[in-house]
Amino acid sequence: MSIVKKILIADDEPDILEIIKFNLQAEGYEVITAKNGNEAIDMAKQYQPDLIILDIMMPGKNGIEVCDILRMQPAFQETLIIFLSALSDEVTEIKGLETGADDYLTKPIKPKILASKVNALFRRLNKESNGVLQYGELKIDREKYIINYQNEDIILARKEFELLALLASKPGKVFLRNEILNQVWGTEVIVGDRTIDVHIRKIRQKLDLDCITTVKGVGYKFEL
Amino acid sequence: MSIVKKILIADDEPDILEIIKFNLQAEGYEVITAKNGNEAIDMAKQYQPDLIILDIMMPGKNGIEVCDILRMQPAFQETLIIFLSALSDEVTEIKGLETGADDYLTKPIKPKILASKVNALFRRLNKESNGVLQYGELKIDREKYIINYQNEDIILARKEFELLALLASKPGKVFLRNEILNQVWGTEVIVGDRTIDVHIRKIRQKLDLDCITTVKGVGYKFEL
DNA sequence: ATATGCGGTTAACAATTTGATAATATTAGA
DNA sequence: TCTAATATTATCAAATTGTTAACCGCATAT
Repeated sequence: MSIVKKILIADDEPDILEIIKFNLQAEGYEVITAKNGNEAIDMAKQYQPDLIILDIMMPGKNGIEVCDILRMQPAFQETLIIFLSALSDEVTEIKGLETGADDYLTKPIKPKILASKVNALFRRLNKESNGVLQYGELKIDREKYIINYQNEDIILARKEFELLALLASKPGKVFLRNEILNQVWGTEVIVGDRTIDVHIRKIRQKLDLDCITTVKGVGYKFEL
Repeated sequence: MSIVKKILIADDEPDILEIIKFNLQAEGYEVITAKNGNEAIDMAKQYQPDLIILDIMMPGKNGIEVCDILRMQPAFQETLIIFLSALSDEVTEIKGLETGADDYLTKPIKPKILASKVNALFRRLNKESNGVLQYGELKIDREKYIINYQNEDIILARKEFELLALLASKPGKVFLRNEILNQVWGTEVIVGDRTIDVHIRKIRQKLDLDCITTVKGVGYKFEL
């Protein structure tokens, strides 16, 4: 998932589209829009958004149909989906949620509240606890930039630290080299092939602890 | 997380407590209740619920205070929290969501909708932790790139892993050699006839488990 | 101003692993 | 039985990663 989250909004009312777009952009999201159901599906496939906001009533395919279609494809099984609806019909709302949506908002939309809900959903999805990670005798303090192992502080350089902190943020998960580059170096910077390896090497050396495993052809993972 | 999800409800109105409790139990959840903020904190610590539903206005500590206190503790950083409120005050709602709640519902509560929202939250939570396929004693963890059989980790090379993961994604389905080539090798790459066989062979060898069946003249399928 | 050290990157090469192939054996099914 | 399809095995080239040393830029100390 990209660092700047992409949101796709689909609604046939241009005014609503604009209001929502404006407010979400103000929150720092990248916003793309669609005017109807079919367009929404096309845009979704093209841009792979992190969140899709679907109006229920749209010409062509309605929101629930769009949700159904997208959810059937592996690429959109994890994508966040929020429904918007003019009708506060209980049955429709329940049906919407059971179709696989993550939330259901009734119009009139209050932009600030929508933004809060969007933030809440992304917060939950990232579940990045910004504090101290601790695994056994190893402590990683992401605020103070300090590693502590067996009660000894270990100094890592910034890139080394960020790399370790990233891997340790989800123990066991294999991070692809691409993911690592995006998260630690950013999408703009381009560095050579061996850069990651060299940093990994330094971490392994300084920590003198076998906690980073290579998964050849895939990436690296942290585990004790 | 336990298989039966535990939900803690905190509200000072006994009627509401009962209605919600009844409906969530009907959905198969285990429900515990608290009559005020302090009780909610105690119960949360004691029972470690998966979801906490907090009324905002309660005697003693109000819902937002409770949420704040719980969120400060590591044990409750991941716990789902929903606020209930009689006031549909926009400012309070935004504040509630930013305190770290996952949803905010205004009274009057519609029990069915609450249940749907609860289901949606748990559905989302499960999706996240699940890149894992499990069949009996065999686990295939796509995120960790690990096969686990009878509590032993088995390391497969990338192609082997992807091949097994593909077959196991639809147990019983026979995958044509062509399908396999397209999914695992991609449409560009062209490899010889025996390549798939050799990989299948290696998987069978490493797993020491008869889970891949040859369908002569057609393809391969996964089944236990 | 000059020297020193650190962080970050790269290049070059070594070490390792993977994946494809060829050659041969075996099997399932007509 | 006979044949096409698959299994098996060893081998080798290619891909990937590990390791080391060198380089550059920057900050800080001399």
